[in-house]
Amino acid sequence: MRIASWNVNSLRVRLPQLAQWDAGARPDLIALQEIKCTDDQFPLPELAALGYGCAVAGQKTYNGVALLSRLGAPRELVTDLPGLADPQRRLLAATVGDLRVVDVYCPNGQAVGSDKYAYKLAWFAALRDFLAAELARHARLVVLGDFNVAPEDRDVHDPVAWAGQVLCSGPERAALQALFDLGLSDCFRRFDQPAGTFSWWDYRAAGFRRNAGLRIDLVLASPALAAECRDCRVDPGPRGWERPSDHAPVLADFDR
DNA sequence: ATGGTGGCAGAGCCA
Repeated sequence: MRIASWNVNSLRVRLPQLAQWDAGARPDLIALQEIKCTDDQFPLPELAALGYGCAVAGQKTYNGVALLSRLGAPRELVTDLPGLADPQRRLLAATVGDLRVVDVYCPNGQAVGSDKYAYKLAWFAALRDFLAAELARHARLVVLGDFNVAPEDRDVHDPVAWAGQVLCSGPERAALQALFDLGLSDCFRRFDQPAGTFSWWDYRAAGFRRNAGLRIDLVLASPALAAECRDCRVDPGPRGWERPSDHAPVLADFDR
């Protein structure tokens, strides 16, 4: 089984890139973030033609997440974090076969100390509690998406410049660590990886050309699922294509 | 370089 995550920064704009990438990578399941469309704008026929059954949590203009499955239609959908009244569509949990999938587009946080930063930390706290309950019910669970946190300094192109900044600050890393403390592991770090592997590069200042990036797109697995993980990598290819997303897709392969 | 680029929507927000 191959699982992928990709922040596409507008699905309607990126549909050609998604189709091209899908033809080569052939994942069984894709978690998309920042689809930036409503449910009725979602390109369901085009994705069905690629062989995907879909679940969508859409929103006008901002955010929005979706799951694409070649393993049967996603079922038992959850789109709201318990205890958090939030109109923003950033979460989509679903069951595919005997796998529980949680697709997340975690808040960016804008700047340390801002209102959006406080919202980010509150969102992570609600996510932690939700995942604790999900883990109690599902042995094989994957949480994947754009976490908007670089876990460690080695996930940052210039750790000195980014020290304490949003996406790298101590409270954000602690919020991510709280997910790891549930027993979830970062599949990427279960394998030897090249230094300077990132998943997001700013459109500005030629970030990709300089490899001035961060690794903020993650695949986290429960203990039983992590034991089945055989590889995890970033595919930077699509980031170099015409009219790219600012994120690259992340892939993980499992025994079954 | 306190900028830069990109998406949405049609000016400013968000990233």
